[in-house]
Amino acid sequence: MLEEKQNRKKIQSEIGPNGEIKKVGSSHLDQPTSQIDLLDNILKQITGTVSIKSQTDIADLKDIQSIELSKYPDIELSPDLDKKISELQIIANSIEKKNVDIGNISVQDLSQFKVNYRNTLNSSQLTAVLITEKPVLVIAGAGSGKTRVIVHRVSYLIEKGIDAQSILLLTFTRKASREMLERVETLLQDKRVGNVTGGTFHSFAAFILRKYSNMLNLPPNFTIIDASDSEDIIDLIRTELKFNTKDKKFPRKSRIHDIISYSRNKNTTISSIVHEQYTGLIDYIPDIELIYNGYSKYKVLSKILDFDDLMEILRDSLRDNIRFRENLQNHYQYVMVDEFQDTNIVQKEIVDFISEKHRRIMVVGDDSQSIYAFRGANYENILRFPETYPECVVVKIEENYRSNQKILDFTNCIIDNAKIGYKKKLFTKNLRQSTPIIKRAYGQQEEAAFIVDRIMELSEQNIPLNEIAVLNRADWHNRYIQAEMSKRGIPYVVVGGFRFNERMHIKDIISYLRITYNPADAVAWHRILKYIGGVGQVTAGSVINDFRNNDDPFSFETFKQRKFYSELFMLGKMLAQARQPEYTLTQKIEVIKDYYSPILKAREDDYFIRMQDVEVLIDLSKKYKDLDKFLSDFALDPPSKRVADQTKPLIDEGEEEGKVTISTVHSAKGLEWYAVFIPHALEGMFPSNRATNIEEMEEERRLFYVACSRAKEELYITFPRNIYSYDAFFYLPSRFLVEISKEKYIFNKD
DNA sequence: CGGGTCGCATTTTTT
DNA sequence: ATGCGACCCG
Repeated sequence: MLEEKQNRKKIQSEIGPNGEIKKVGSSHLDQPTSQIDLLDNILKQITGTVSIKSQTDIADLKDIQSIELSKYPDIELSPDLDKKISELQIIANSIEKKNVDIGNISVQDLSQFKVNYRNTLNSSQLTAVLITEKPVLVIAGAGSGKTRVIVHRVSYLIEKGIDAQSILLLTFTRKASREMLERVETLLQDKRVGNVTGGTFHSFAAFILRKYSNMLNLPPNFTIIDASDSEDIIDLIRTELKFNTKDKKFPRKSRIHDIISYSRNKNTTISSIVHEQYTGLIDYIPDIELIYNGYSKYKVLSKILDFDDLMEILRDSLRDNIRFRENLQNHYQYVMVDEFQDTNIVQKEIVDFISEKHRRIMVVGDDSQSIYAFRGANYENILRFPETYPECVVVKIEENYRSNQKILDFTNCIIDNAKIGYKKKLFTKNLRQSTPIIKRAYGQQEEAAFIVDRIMELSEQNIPLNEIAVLNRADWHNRYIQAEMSKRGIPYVVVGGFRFNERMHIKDIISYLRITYNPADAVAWHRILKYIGGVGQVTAGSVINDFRNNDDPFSFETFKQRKFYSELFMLGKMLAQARQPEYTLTQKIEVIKDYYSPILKAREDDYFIRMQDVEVLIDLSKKYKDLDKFLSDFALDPPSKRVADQTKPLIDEGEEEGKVTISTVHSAKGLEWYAVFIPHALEGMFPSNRATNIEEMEEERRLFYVACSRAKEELYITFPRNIYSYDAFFYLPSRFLVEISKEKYIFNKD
């Protein structure tokens, strides 16, 4: 027993903290069988079932395809799901027949246009661009030039004489919309492009709700909170309701937030979400509902909106307020939605309400790339588009301009195994050859080493580093790779995961700023009042309560007798100063910085590095004139790049020149690279072991498809022989690899 | 009431 | 290995 424990420890220490590579000579699996027996015992302790013996035949497997699928965990398939899937399949098939004859479309003589649409677009792309007066559904396979379609369509509309102000372009990230509109501008060389409204659903909603706050009875100075702010409120309410006593099974704030948010995104009740997805928490439904109730009230009192409010309030207002609805309908007569497969029901309704009248709506998407179900996205929106708009035209664009044929053969194979969706067969005229490579490495270090070796080789072949990406299923999968890259001095940027605006000190500064804009913002108050000695959650609550009933929010007269009064007074003074309307945004932040830096210095030993982040924030703020715009942008579309390593302050966006991208697959959506590496292709990692039912597993498949289809010329999928985590042991190659016929790739063993 | 310490459960993806 | 929540002391 003792021996066992020691052994286990040895294995774990090899993994090392913070992904630092520890040189522990050899991996555990080259040990004699006795060790395997030992591991077997450990495994039984950890997982109860898995036997490492079965791994020994994996260890010398000749090819991946020879692994029997029966070795893989079973996937739940309920009759309900089965029914739903076949129903959707019928819809998908029926749409297949809806073909378009471009000859029937009446088009103005294209020769008088500046842009030569006929020559720059293939025929299906051209169709998608030219049909402007009725609903259009564009099914756009990966790399088929959907951005190109949108860009040309916007350009065509403007050239046709449509008022640019009546064009609304909703995209998935603001970066995408910015890039598209910039491309239109380059293409058309016309200033009117600047009048197009473009952005994400959330930023559009924030803009509209503020603009129409009067008509909609909203506080004009509402502030927007992010998910972690929401969790803080939930925590507060939970404590207030005394739900946090002892009960070990009571869900955590993040879980509660997930459930609430998910139910709102799916437009359904908390109860049904818990019954479907969190059956272990059924007993807590009333409690969660109570917390949600308190949470909603708290937000109203604080004049704050969370991400889901932005969507819900916009949708509800469009539904219930006729004047408002007509306003928007008449303003935005040409609506375009990108990545439609990742919209949720609420967003779909928003789009429908706006375009209900003129029905000049175009949506673009690819059901095979729907990867946001976890936040309520519903690929049915795209499948069912023709139900909502029976008169619509369906255009499929299938010629791929991104990847070479070998990669396409491979990715087509992944998606052929999918259970539902529009049929597509991507093809390309690019005949360059480079078969995807699947590499098994010994351990995680070796896997990382293989990847970095290849990256260096590519670099020697003059492939720029920014044409290379490593795409991970989960953010923490990149630890070894980051370590290896740092070790060899290869520059990289990390996208996704922990972000700039989630850094504690940045959130602090933003909180002060939020208060100057919306003094009722209690979440922000809570955050910063904590820094006053002797003030905790309770006192903070009473301070907030007090000034809510007070004319002068920053005087705190009531607390004159308390020990902490002088500090509170200083805070109030600072805020009053930062609030002065004649100060520019940057000046405001400077005032806050002067107040805040001693606090930070006292609290954190890496004070200096953190202060550099604050300087970055100041720099960022210089581009903004209005505080509200800055705050909204910051909450909704924060600088996405993460720090390369913790010792350096954040690098602003747009500086990824000459750097390898390390990203989550989700954040890689819509992007492409010359060479793409996908590590950790082990069953349980990718696909994630969280995927237990068929819908979740299908989403993993699409995610894998998205990852692989980012590659233009070279695709590498790697996995180590095995990985331990705190509760599981992973050793089977990803099932998605087993499903691919072996002539589509080259398999390299370690 | 606030602040510090200890033990236990925990690791998907993001606007 | 880490972070969150419970518990206890000043």
